[in-house]
Amino acid sequence: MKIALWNSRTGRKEEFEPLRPDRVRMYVCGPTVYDRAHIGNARPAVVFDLLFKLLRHCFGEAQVVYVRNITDIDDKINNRARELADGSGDSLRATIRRVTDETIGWFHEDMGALGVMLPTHEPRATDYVSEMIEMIKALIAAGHAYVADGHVLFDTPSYPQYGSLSRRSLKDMQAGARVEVAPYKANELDFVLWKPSDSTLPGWDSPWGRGRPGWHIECSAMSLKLLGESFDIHGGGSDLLFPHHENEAAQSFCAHPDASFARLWMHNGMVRVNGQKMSKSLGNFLTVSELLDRGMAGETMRFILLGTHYRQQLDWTARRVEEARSVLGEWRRITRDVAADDAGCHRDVLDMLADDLNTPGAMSALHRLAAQGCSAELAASAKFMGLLNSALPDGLAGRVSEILKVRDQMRSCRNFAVSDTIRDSLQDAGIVVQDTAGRSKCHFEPMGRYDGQLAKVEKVLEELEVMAASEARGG
RNA sequence: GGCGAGUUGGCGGAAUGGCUACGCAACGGAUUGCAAAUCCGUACCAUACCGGUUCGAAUCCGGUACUCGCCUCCA
Repeated sequence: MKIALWNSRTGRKEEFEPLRPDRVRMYVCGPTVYDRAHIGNARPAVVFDLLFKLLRHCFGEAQVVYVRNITDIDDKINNRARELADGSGDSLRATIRRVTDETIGWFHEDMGALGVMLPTHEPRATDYVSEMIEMIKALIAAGHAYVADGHVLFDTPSYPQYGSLSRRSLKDMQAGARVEVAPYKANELDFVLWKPSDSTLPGWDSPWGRGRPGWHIECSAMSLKLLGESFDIHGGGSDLLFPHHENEAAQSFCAHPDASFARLWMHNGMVRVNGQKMSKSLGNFLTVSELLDRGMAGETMRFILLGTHYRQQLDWTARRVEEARSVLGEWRRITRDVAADDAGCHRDVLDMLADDLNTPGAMSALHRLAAQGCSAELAASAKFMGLLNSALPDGLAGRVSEILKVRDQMRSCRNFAVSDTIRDSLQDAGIVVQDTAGRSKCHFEPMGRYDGQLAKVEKVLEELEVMAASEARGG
């Protein structure tokens, strides 16, 4: 099956063909770990997770290498750790490690709730500092970088193609520059490869003194080590195109002039809230964790994120949440009696995904399967897209069926007051009961965290037992 | 100011020249102990605007308006 992907480097949709037929290599910029991931951070994770799944399907699971890095060297992390370290008595170094480890744990938890698989490799920048130093040395030796005032800077004029990835000219960028240029820069667009650390900040020994790497070189070094000089796909949010990806590409091309670095660049659009980009600095963000706490299922978020084409901006609204919930509830009802593994992903869904991840089109195909009553295909295809996957607490299904048995008895002796109460209580626990001709059926509504669901169900069961006991005594 | 993306019914959102998908929401009826689901029906009579090419345009070309993103840390 052929996959077409939009290449933001060329501005065209291109047929995807890996550089090596036996190996598909993809690098995506991952989180900077200092805080909870918001729904905007989740978008690339979900989008490229779906691409990962599609590539694995097309090229074989073992052939696809997906690297999503973890940026754990960053001044935002240092600042956050400093706030926490003050007064705690811990060293800054220990606090940084604690913050980054904890945030990585949160990230995995939240992405897991969204049905995001772990990538093949998840390198931490702190484990690749020596590779970064090597690359910086090579760039200096090749005349693409210079040392100034304890910093090492990339010399943008030494790379005439600078700007070609984001397709903008140096002149335009200079005209629009809004930021004060550091005095040690020879040219205003030059960017930091290495910067000095004072004794309080984390630092590594280098030929230029104790310091830490700039953000852009982290990705260049990690992709080089894990994927090689040339690889197939580089992804990330559209806000990273400039300067992050432009700089990354410049460094890597200059360090390895004979290689192609990333052939295909993919950028997802931004998530907006009330017409504004969701971002930490604007403070208008919704974290995945917070939404889970409020009872929103991870798959509901995933559904919304995939409901708009990845290159488009996406508006996060209450209305879309309602729609997602309603559709997923419906699909759960339709697929409640089928095993998803019986069928593969439907061809129509795959065709849509293979066309530059046309997820809205794929959703339509899912709706068509639902309308045609192809429940097994719907279950399998939805599962392929990472939907209808939520695991239920152990023992829940058994207890629910016990309750429904009692409820059916109540209904058959027309004790509707009790049977309606049971239905309401179950609904409250995320279990939707529907009465068909003979007996009732139920499906599980997607919920945020399932904590407490089992407890609620057990409470219903308990109340029924108490009631039965008192009736037995009374009778 | 530069660069880029976009504007399709109440909402979301496909479709790159051939009767404008699909979903959500709404309304009426059947059905139901009540709900839900299902079935039947209704309505919203949608391609930002102006011009061009064409037998035929949401789609191609030119222009206008508006929205958003990037140019600064950002997914």
